[in-house]
Amino acid sequence: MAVQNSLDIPSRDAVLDAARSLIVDHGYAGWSMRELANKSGLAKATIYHHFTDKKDIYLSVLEREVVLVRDRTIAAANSPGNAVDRLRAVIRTFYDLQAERHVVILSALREMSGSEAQLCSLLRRYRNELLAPIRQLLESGVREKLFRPVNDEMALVTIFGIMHSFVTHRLLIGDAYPAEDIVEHTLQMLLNGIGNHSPAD
Amino acid sequence: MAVQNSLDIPSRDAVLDAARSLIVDHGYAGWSMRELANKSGLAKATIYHHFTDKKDIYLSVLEREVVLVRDRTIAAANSPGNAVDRLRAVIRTFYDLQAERHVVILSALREMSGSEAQLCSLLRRYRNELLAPIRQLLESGVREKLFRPVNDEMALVTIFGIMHSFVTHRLLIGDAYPAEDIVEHTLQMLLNGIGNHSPAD
Amino acid sequence: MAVQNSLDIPSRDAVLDAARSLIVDHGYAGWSMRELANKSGLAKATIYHHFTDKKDIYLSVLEREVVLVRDRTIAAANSPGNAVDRLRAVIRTFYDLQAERHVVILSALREMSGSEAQLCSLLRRYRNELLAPIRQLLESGVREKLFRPVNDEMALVTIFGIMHSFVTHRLLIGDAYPAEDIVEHTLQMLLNGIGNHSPAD
Amino acid sequence: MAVQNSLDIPSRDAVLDAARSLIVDHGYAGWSMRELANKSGLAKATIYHHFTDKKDIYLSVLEREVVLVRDRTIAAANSPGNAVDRLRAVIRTFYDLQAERHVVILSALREMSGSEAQLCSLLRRYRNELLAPIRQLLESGVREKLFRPVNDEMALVTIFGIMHSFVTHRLLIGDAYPAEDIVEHTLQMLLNGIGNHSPAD
DNA sequence: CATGAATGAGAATTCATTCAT
DNA sequence: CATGAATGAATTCTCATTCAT
Repeated sequence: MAVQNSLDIPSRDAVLDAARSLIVDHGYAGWSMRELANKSGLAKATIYHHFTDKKDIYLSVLEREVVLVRDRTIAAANSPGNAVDRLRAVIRTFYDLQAERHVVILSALREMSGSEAQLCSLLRRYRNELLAPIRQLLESGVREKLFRPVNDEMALVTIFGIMHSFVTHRLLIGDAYPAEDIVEHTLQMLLNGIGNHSPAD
Repeated sequence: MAVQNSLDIPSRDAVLDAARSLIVDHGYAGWSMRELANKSGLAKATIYHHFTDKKDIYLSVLEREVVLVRDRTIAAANSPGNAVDRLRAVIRTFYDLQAERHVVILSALREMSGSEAQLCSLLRRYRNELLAPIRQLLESGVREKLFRPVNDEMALVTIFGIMHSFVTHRLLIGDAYPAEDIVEHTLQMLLNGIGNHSPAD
Repeated sequence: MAVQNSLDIPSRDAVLDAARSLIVDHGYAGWSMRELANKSGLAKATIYHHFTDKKDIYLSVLEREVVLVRDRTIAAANSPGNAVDRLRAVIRTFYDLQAERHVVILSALREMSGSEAQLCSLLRRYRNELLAPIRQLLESGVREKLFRPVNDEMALVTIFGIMHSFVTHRLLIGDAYPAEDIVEHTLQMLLNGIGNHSPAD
Repeated sequence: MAVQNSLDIPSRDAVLDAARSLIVDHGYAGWSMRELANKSGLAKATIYHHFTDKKDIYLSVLEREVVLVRDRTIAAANSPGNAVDRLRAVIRTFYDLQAERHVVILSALREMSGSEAQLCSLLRRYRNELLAPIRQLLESGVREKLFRPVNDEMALVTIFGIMHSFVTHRLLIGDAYPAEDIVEHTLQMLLNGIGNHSPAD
């Protein structure tokens, strides 16, 4: 039963890892502290040494996710290349994060139905922290004349929506297409939409 | 005492109505049969007279939603006007459905973690039944030279993603914009994307 | 590491004691976990800390009984005296066990209708573990010319049947006769039957 | 005595047949009115037209059994042949009844733990009604010098015990021996016991 | 006679959480 | 830090029974 301890508060992280996996699969209410104890390898009582209650665990998992998604998105938005290249990198990052089943945040929105102030503020922070780098990306794209000048909030919603939808679609359909193709398709949809922009005839 | 409506099974529908509202707010695991009994006005035992178990209720709610969304989408896709008008009608329909009734199907995907065959097949059916009218809409739009010829599956994913995202955004932000504006914005994003289509200079 | 000492868990034993008493009075289905909690002095949830479910409790009770009956039967079968004396001791032991503790195993047979593999194997083990000492007793009785050579399996069935019947009879009639008389009567029936063995005239 | 029932009420008999089968398999508490409704082909509410409650059904089943066992035992005890032949016929009857899984009465004894007056009086009646023909059989056997003069109550207990035990043994072991052999063995044990009756040496 | 609908009480089991060690 | 033991409240679901039709 000897668990190999790594560095850095290993028990706490083991709990968060196990909890993330449970939240990904079952949301907030769909898993129990017993399952978390089994999955994390710790006793239930031990978990309460590291977290005050179940909600604390939930929010801690989301918190970690926010930081991760934000950091990787910022990195992608600042990668080399022109605005389209960087947008592609952002989409790829987002797709990969979802594919690794990391991102849980958006689906958390419905579950606590607005009544949970902490969750709401976390989600708002998430949105704002992601808005900044993407806004910069959009602005520089406009300067490079690659993007039209659009309301950046609306654009963000669009980007997220398309990206999220392609990932959800993948969950339902499976890996029918390679990641590169999906990323490229997402990018094209995002850039051109479905309208016919050729000179009217 | 409620007047018994002899045409349908009023109790069954009362349960489904109450359950839909609970599922919208809390997903699958986040509500109890006790709450459902209170909300529906029936005794717990009576609910089990009409449904075999909680999962049966859940799937029955989703089933009803599928039918509703499909029918209203088909109606919108067949409304008068050109392809852009009809696309706008579809978006408006979808937006209204979400706003009024909080269509719940897509968020169901994650919750039961793919292990539930019945849920998966329901979702697949939902997708397929919606794909048909929208595919027709896209095809006629291409014939009318309003849309580019695009892969209809990808376009569907895009449309759903954008629509869904704007609705989710509304949940987070509130009714900052009137429905017409959001619908119009969704439509524009969908038609034109964010790219700059003006002649390069 | 917790020390696994089954004698050292008082709560577990309290549950088993209470459960035995309930099983004696009501069989398997005729008592509830609430009653068991009341009788054992523990909370329902605590019982589930020690046993996985109701069936686990049931089988654990039977298991303990098997061990007890086996050990006391072996002791009686090895008591001093000739084979008849030892047979009398076995009968007395069995009678006392039933009178004191209402041994429950045989009546368990019907209740789970053969569909319960664990119960069946437990009952088979019970039979086999008791068969051994009684077979030895019978064999030594034959050597002492006190018993006829009989099929030991049939004899065991006979012995058990008579003993069990006298005890059941006692439940119905009450303590009309002292234990010694019943034991002696059982013994005589077992030795001589009801046939007339005197020289025919 | 109102003799209104018992003939040609098919629903009532369907319930009793289904109930007997459930009682044989699960005792009193181990089956539900829902199962009984399914098994009998009637709706739950309909069952309550024929019986006042579950206990009424239970006692009615036992009542029918008492009559059946009594009648067939009396017939066997009055069959042609000498006392040993008739005893053999009684044993065979009892064995066959058990093998057909008809007899439920003895196992009912423990289940209601003496607190049920109606059940107790039923069981007492059962005993008494069976005691009479067997007592006559024993007395005639003594007159024929085939049986020793023994206390008939004790003999009855012995007979029942041995018979019951062989049947229980069959449930546990299966049909290892043909019925004739078991009946003969039971008879021999009952007549001669296991003692050595040859002239002492 | 027969039944679908209904229900309060109670079944087994699990919940998140606490606490002594 | 860690955990086995413990628990009140809640979970899903079933019980025997009633009643209007």
